[in-house]
Amino acid sequence: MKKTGIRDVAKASGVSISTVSRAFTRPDLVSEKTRRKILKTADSLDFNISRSATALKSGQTYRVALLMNEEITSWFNTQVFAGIDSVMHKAGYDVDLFEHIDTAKNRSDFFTTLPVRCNVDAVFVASFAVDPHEAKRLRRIHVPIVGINTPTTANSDASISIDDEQGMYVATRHLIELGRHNLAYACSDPVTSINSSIDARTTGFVRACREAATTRDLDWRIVSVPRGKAFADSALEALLTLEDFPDGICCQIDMMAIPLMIKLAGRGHTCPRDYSLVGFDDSPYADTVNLTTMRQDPYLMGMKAASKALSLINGHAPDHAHETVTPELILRGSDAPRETTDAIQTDARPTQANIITG
Amino acid sequence: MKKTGIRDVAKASGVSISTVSRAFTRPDLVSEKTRRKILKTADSLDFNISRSATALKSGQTYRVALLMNEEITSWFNTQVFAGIDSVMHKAGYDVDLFEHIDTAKNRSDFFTTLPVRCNVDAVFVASFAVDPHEAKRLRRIHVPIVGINTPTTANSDASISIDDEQGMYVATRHLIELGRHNLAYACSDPVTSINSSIDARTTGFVRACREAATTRDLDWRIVSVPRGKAFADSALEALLTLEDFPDGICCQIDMMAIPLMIKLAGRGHTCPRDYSLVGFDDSPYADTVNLTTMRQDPYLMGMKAASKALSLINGHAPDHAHETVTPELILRGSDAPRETTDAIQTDARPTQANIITG
DNA sequence: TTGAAAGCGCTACCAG
DNA sequence: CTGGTAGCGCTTTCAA
Repeated sequence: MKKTGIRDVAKASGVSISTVSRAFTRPDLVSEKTRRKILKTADSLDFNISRSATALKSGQTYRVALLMNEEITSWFNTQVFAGIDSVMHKAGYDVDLFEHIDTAKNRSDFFTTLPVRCNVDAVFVASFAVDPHEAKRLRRIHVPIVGINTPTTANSDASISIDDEQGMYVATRHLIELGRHNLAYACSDPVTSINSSIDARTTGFVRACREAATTRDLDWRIVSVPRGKAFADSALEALLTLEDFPDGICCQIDMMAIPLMIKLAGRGHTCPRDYSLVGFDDSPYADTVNLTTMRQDPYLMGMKAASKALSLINGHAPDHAHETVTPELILRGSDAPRETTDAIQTDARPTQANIITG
Repeated sequence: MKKTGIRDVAKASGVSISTVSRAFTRPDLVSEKTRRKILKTADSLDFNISRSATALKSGQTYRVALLMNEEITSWFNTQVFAGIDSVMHKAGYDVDLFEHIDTAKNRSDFFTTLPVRCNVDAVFVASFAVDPHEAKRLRRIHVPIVGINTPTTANSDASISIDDEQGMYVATRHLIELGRHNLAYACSDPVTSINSSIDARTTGFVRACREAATTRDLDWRIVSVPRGKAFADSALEALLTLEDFPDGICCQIDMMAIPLMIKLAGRGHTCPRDYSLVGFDDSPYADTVNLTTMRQDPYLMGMKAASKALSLINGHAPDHAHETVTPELILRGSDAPRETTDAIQTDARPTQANIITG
């Protein structure tokens, strides 16, 4: 059984294929009556315009690539993807995912093979640096590059990035202003091959500490642990090993802060009673555990990146090609001034519920 | 500046376009030498085969659709998507996401518009029931349908589902065997328009309770709360409202269990001292909070669903068209026999870490 | 407002 | 092993 094609519809509605085509893509050029008949016939024949043919004819691919370090399943990457997809999908584009452009091998595979060339209308790069040589290679395929949290603005046509350095600076300042004077920064070892934007957070921490240390007593240290499933446990042990347990901890990401908060409590260090804790991301469960954190909105960043890409594809320069957003300090319950010793309050709200008893 | 096409490459390497084409797609049909020259030329010209043209020619679309209730950003949906994408992407397919096929409106928009018809080679349906009428409509477009956690097997050509009913039955039995006799099941109100597979878990809980209640004293109840951001808080309040606080709580999902565990502790109910708790999913932080839970692996389910789809697309029936997987009880620390009153132990492992002091 | 026809870039059949 | 060529389904210009 052959699939219905545009000419079947044309025949069945007694018009030419040009008219059928127009009925779908330029409704205004077809008389109301004809158009209605065509649409009805098409529907009953289960016909739809072929995207491949349209794409081929148009010279566009209606496809974009999203390059990510690590997996899509991390909170940040999922949000970015969902944000991009929400606008690109609506605009008629598919988004092709390329994960793990992080190891030297995958990276070189990708950039020498360049599977995307001639097959995408734009490429998004999330959370890592494209090196100039790679950028040039990408650029040669005449496709706009838009960066999301790329460490530099240099190798893309547009970008949107969170100010990681400043964000962690603010978080650290917050702890310092609370009177904390023995700080630790818990983070994962940087991936040397990738220059992830997240590493700028360390710089922010260090800057705040150095600055404060000039005018008052301040101890601080960086606790950097190997990546991997047990990274939070590693940090936990490392912190417990310190001769003086810190009275303030900044975490590179909430996924570090949350396990730390929970497990430190099990080891006798309760926050904010014994120390103040601040995270970064405002990712899932940050509110549940009442974590004070720097909020960023990667979904929105994805959407904005997609808009920029769309502009670029259509030949206009985007309004703000390179945009920086500032994360916001969300004050919850994991931080407290030096004196306070309150336990964390979980916020309880009124509720409605069905109770079914057996 | 015109884009390089297959004929530029043909000309530049002194062969015909057929040969160029074959060099890419049927390397074995081209002499080693010729092929190498072509590939080199193509590379230097930044040429690549056009997927749109290939698709058009082949009659396939090299695109599949993934229909989801709710957002892709939930843990389950992300995992499924990532699993599907990992195999489909490798096989040369794009996956198109259609989120929120859950409200009556979105649903009818989708199924009357059917934006996918003629434009995908397969459709995946995740976590909700396609009704027979919709299935027929989908089927008419001659595209295999593969279900993931669909409540029934009837409206798909292949499927892979977790046994939600049995899973929750096992979880509940576990609590009963521990000697718990006052059980609560915490869940979200079902979405009436959607018949999500997750609702079968309730049935499993009820079955275990009814069964046990015939031979011994057992109180049980279902605490069902409205969906939405505050669902765990609603459940919390509802539980605290009960005249006798339960000594065993089953949660529909870990995202219910985890906040409950944390917030109940803040309200004086510590698990497993005061009650036993079991979740469902083994999603992020379940291990961190030491939650006993039923594990499922949606990433793997996605991969398997994708393999089935690939078989179907290529005309072979998949090995097991309809597959059911059984979730696995992961014993951690949130459950205990009636007597025990130990506090939760977080597991601490040895570690290596760099300590950098400022 | 509609129709005829060229051609997007590729693949596959058929010849050589 | 290689080349010529028809045609996949659509859009678009040009004519009517």
